[in-house]
Amino acid sequence: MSVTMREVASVAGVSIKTVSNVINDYPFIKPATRQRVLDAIDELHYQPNLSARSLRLGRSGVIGLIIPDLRNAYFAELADAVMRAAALRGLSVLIEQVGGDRESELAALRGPRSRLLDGVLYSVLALDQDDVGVLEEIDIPMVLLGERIFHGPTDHVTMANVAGAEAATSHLIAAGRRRILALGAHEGEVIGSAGLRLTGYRAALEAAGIEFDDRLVRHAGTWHRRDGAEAMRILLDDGVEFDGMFAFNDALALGAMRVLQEAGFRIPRDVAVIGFDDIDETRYSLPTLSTIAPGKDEIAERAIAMLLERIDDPHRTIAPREVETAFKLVVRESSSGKAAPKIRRRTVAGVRPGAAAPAGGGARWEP
Amino acid sequence: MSVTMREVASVAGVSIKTVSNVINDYPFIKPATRQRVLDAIDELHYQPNLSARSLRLGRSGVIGLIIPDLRNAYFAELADAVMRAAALRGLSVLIEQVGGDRESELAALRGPRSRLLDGVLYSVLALDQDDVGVLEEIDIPMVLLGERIFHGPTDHVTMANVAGAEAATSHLIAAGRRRILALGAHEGEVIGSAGLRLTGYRAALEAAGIEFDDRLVRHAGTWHRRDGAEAMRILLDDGVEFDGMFAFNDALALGAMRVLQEAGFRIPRDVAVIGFDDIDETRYSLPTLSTIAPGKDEIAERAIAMLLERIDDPHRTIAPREVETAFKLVVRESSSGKAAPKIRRRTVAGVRPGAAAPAGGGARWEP
DNA sequence: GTGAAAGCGCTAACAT
DNA sequence: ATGTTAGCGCTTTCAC
Repeated sequence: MSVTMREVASVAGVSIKTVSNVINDYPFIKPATRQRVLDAIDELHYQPNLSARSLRLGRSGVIGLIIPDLRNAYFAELADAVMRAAALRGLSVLIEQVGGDRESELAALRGPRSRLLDGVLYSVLALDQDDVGVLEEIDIPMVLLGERIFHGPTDHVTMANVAGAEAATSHLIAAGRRRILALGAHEGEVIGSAGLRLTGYRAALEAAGIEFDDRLVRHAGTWHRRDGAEAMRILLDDGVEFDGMFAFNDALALGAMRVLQEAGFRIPRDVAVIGFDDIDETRYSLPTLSTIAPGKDEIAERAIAMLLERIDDPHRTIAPREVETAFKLVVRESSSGKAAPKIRRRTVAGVRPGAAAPAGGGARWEP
Repeated sequence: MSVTMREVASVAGVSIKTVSNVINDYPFIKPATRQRVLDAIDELHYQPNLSARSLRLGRSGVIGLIIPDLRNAYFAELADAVMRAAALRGLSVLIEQVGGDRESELAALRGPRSRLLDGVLYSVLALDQDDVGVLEEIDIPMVLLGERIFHGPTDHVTMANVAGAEAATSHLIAAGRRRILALGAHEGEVIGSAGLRLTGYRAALEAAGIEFDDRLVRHAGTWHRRDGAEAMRILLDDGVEFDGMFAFNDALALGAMRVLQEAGFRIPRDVAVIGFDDIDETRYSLPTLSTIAPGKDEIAERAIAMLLERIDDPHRTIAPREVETAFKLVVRESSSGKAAPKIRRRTVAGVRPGAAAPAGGGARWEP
């Protein structure tokens, strides 16, 4: 069935060791011998059996990436970045989708599958700080991603959530907005993307001397488009006034924008909007969406580099490291002075950063 | 370093074979013995070494998925569907991104990596019908996806491109459109998504007695949002009139719609639009995008099932099979009579399916 | 420079 | 119902 080194050796008239040497670029082989081996490999279409090699070496060249859901553009783009960074180092990536529930995440971590993997990049979503103990039991090289667990037993790469959220909110404030929604909060969460981004939001308000109004904080359990749309529908029913929106991710922003526009609001004239993640779609939505770019490539790059260091450190001597990658504020139409095409810009007179919200200047349903 | 069966056996006071039996659910073990083994496994955090098992069994439980690009929502959603279908059967999926160029696709197929995989799902993009010979040399169980290669040496799952494209075009015609763009064509391609969808487009025109106008066929090398946007910019510069658009995938449609709306066209009033793929975003764009849903879940399900049959057929006795999955026409705002929110609908009087295009009824830039 | 042989951790005959 | 053992295909000492 499958060609082995033994057959290659016999065809080339050498020993199995020589074949192995050729394959592994061992330098001291007579060119003629090497050529004979290469010819035999070609002739037989020989391909090394990676299971055998990996059994022998204790390395498979495969790392795992545990993420909640590929249909979520952020994770698809993250996976893409991870695979590119891995490919540069000759690694393959086995993706495990876990759908964001505890049981699946635990199963993925402990599952026998991981015994084929040299290491794991684990984008934590369901576990949290209290589960650090669970992670300690996992004795495979691992790097954590995301913002659910800090100071865990291993390396952690995260984006600058608080600072990014603060920048996003400040940007809206600088554009004269005062009643700014925070969309995507999670009840009672402190750590975690939602908690941290809310913290950044509050910090920006405080810095600008704007009073926090909890009616402007809207919850959304998951962060898909439909959740943003739904939250916005409820919000509009509530009749709360607002003139800006910081959505905790781009999908929420896009879903909410959709409902907002359906209801007759103009973006950015009536409501300035900014998201978080910088997914590709934000460049082509109508209007294009301002956002915080978390540096996915840098996250992937750093995470892979650190994971490799751990893999190369069999005695586990490396102490846990925390890395926070740089973010960029990306201003697009949804929040810029320049109004979206076909929508005439209305200058909001007399509004300066730090000034009180103009009475009645907020968003209203205009049927 | 890593715990082996031998250690478990010694702790449990049994032989290594018994441990293996327990792990593999061999039925005839004394409950007490089984429990002792399970306790030992727990205590030592034993996890079977999959490389060893896979070397022994000749099976790894891992299949490969070769796709061009995860950032492309269609492929991300396909990958998601494949991973779900695979998980149901206890398989893991190793994704290999190949970026759509020949060399990478060939490398991925021939690469030593594939010697770890039980089989491969290969979404063909760069190779074509002339490369069938190459595929014959690959002796790993394989199922082809996509529409670049038909009647290859192995199974093939494809969507109903021609029929789907014809349904999409007919739908626009039924809505009274006569000058319908075909966006995303590839120069001279006959087979391949672009070629097949163009064929369907032409068939629909012909069935409705509408003359084919090659100025309405617009090329786009790749099918990302930016390509749709760019093609539309060029098109608008050309001054060609049109009142409908069938984009060969959703991303092209969304990119083009964006430019169209920037230029002052109303969708669907001035231009009715339909895409292809039914990516999630089409449910939330403004307006929501009509499309052809190719049944990704069915594609994934069928492909995995066929791949497994091949894996279970070591003597390669299964003849190549061709499967075409069913599509669904999904009508949303971009092409329905009901105009997008806030845009008053203008009834196009006197237009019936099959009638000639009303003079001057086409799209124009309205500044 | 090349060959012979041991062994990575597991499963499956076969034996008991 | 459980133990013994060979061997999957590879790399790697250790000889020669």
